Amino acid sequence: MSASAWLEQLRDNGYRITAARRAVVETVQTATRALTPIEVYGLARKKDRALGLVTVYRTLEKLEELHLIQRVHQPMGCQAFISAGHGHQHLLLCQGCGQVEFFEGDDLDALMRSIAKKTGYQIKEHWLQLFGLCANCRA
Amino acid sequence: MSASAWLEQLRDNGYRITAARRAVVETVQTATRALTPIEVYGLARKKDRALGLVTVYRTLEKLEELHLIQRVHQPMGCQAFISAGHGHQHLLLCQGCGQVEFFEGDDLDALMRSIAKKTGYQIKEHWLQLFGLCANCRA
DNA sequence: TCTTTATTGAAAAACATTTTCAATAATTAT
DNA sequence: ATAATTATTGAAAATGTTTTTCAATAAAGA
Repeated sequence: MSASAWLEQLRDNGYRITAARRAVVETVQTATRALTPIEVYGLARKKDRALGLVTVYRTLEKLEELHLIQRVHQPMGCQAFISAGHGHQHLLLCQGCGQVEFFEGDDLDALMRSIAKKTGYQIKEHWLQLFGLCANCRA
Repeated sequence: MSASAWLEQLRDNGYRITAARRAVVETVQTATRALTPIEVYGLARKKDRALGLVTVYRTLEKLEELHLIQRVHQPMGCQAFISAGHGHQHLLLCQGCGQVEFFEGDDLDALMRSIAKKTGYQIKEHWLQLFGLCANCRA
């Protein structure tokens, strides 16, 4: 999808097209790595000198709302902790009560190998988190 | 593992056992949901009134280093963005250059169903991120 | 018990994010 | 085209989080 398609999406959802939004959209749309708000600010200001950081935050908010961008989670990025499971385990979180459960996920090895083959990556780590409702919160 | 086993681990790694650490360890070790530093602070202060928030940060740091706790990622918790892929896709990140790739991972459906059955959870969402080295950065 | 040295909490500093607000610019109606 | 309406803007202030600094304290070893 092109930058102008993103701008159309914004307009179609009742948002106005401005120089600031153009600069942010052009920056984020073409990026091949995840960018933080401050990085977007730094890059987008090359296109619109007057751009403010606040506008970057606000524009990213709207782009996420329209599913044009998505969050990327950094290993050290989230500050919430739970006592660790034994060995390599994955997390299952209840969206109702916050309860955390662990489960084994060694079924993933085959997937890893296939991805490695397809993409040429050497895969070092993986992360899997599931979200849902525990038996209690479903009732 | 018990709170005293965690304290032993700390001592065995050259750290001292203090009232502050005891309070933090007892709080985190028994938690069944992910806690932020401020939440730990609030709870642990019931056990040690004099506890400071800084010490909570420092203790969590050590517990993570010893793999006694692990991070839990919250949906809105990380501030880094990439233009979204089409449909439901997963991320593969290069630890060398930061490059992001997407891949399909519908092979997960079977795993989801099996986890749902085992745990009694109704699974709503899932998240998979892989980390590794891209073909370029391997060379 | 004494000595050494890691650990502490408070305060300050550094950073990141959100809110407020008057000025401005994009769209809509005329 | 132009005027009227109203979303959007950037700056500043406010808020919140995390890190650093430092002198006082307390844990562990002699």
